[in-house]
Amino acid sequence: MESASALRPLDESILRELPQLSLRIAPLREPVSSRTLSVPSPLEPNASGTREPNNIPNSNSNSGKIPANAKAGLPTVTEFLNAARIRKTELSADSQSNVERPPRPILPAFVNLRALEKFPFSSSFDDDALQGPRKRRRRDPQADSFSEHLQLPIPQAQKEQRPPPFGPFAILNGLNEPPPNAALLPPIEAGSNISQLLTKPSRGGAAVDPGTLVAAHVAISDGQSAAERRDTRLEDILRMSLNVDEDDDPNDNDENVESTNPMDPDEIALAVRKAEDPKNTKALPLHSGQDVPISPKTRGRSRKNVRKWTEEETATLLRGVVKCGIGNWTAILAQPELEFNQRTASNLKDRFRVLCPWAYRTSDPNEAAKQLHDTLANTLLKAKGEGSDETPGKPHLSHIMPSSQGSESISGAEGQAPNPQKPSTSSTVSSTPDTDPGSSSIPQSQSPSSGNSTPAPASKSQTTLASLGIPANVVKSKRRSRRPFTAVEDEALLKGYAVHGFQWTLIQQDSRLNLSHRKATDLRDRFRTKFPHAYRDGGSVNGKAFTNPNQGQGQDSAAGASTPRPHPVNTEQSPSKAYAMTPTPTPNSTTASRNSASRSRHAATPSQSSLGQIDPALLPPPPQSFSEHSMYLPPAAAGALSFSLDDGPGAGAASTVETPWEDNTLAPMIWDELT
DNA sequence: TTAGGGTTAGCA
DNA sequence: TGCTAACCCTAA
Repeated sequence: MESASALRPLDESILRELPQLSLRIAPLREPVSSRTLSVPSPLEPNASGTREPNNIPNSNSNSGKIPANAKAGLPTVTEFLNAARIRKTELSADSQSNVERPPRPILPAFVNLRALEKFPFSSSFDDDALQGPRKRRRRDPQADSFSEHLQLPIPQAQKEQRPPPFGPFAILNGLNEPPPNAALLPPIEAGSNISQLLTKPSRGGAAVDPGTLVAAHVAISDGQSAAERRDTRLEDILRMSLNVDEDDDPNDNDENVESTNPMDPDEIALAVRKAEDPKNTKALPLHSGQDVPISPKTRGRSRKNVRKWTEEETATLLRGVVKCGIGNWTAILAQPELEFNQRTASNLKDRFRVLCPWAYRTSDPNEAAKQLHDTLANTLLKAKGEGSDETPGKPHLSHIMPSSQGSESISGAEGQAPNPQKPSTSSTVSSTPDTDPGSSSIPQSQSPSSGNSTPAPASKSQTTLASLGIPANVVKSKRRSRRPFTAVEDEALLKGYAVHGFQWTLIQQDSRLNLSHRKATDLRDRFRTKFPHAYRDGGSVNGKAFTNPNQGQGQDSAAGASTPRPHPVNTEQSPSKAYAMTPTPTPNSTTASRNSASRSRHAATPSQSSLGQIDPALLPPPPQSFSEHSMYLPPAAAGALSFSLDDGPGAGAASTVETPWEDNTLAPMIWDELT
């Protein structure tokens, strides 16, 4: 109430300043971060780019309704908008385009000002809305094209044209402020297919309802021209390589959902990448008939370019391993004294794997080191032997086999090796039987290339190795062994994400998730890999950008709410399949219940059934995998989509709508009034 | 503590 | 050899 009274005078005062301020105060009533500027309101499809006065009436009932409410509650906004536009128009004919720009003060369609103002407590929303202008939070110059004309408060964190966040963040924002991004969800027409809406547009763009996502994204782009540009780009790309996608099974949205916003350059890149993906090409007639080069890298390379590893080079590699340790391939490459035939780190790795497969098999570091030494000794001896036999070999050998000094240097270098190895790993090794550097008695059979072959007996003295320039403490990279994520882990990760958002450490530490054996970064990486789009759209996680003040609670609910509970789905990618996140409660009832409320508040709120077109707006664009899940839901069921975690009969839309706002810290959006 | 990006393991 | 994903490093 207070805020309402406070607002009016404020707005009026602002209006009085209009002449001087021009449009600077436009955002007064736009609590939403800059994200809103770049994203169309789902409720007002035409919102961002061309919110012409005459458009408003044309918009659907929702879009029209909101302004109406706003006007009723706080006419100043509308008046201001009109005044601003008028003035702007009067000022310059040129400026008209500017006037039409998104920066225009926009009250998110989903925001019911009246409701907000009625709300007893001051929220962050209010703070943003009221204090924002006061604080002159317009320091961020990133307002692109229109920034030069309009000085709008734009959060620093906002990246231009950032795709709508999905998952926790969408909701997260909603907890403390109105959905930051109206375009979190495209407008949903009555009877529209929610699954389609929730599903990211296919690369072909066909999957997207022009009236929804595409239009929305186009609108959100800061400039129509930019959008068109990207659109053109996309079309080009699609024409080149993606057109076939349309031939894909319509039901097979797994891939399609991956690329979402056709307007998003990232998505374009992704589309390109996908187009080049051998997997895709298999299914693409486009490529099927062609002779092949699938990957760009592959394209430029021919079989004739294959560079076989010579003994010399192999020995050099081993020296590098000795010096830098197994696994530090780039470090080996970086060694000036080790010359390779234009090898890459990957090449070294692969070669070494062939040479010393055991190095990757054994779990015993000591054993690995031992075998490595044996192999090294054999290899070096062999190389030397060959070198002595073959004229050309000798010179190399001298290079390969360091002198005693060389060995010292090696040892020293090793000591300085970037990867300090566990003492245990560096075991001293057995040595090759024979011994002298000069002796090339090692049978060919012992050649390192026979990686599987048993290393030379332990009897080989260490002195031999030393004489060969092989330090006793060859170490294996401290790099942890790879542990592929299991379906269980993935599921836990998703749940953790739903609960904690991008707070990987929290996820990792959440005992209920049993992910403690992974590092936070591991989880992050996994999520990033598994849900690249989601990760991208999720925005900067940890809330630095999206997190609201009361992060804990906010994020929790946000996460739960926003994360459309992945429904069991068949994802094209195996891991995704495994996710099969059933609409079951999270492992921990605590979390589930805790999130339940928030989820119902936000996620469920959107339930189309009760809230009609508006609600979907709160449904964040699901991550691709989620989208996939959603695809299996009947449009009508979409409302329940996200809220599957809400176990219980009422999990559905209706019940969720009724969910109390008790712990809602956000300026409440009174949906009843919106509908 | 996370984001971003580089490196490396492992598979095809 | 290419590619993907797990792992790692480092700036913020």
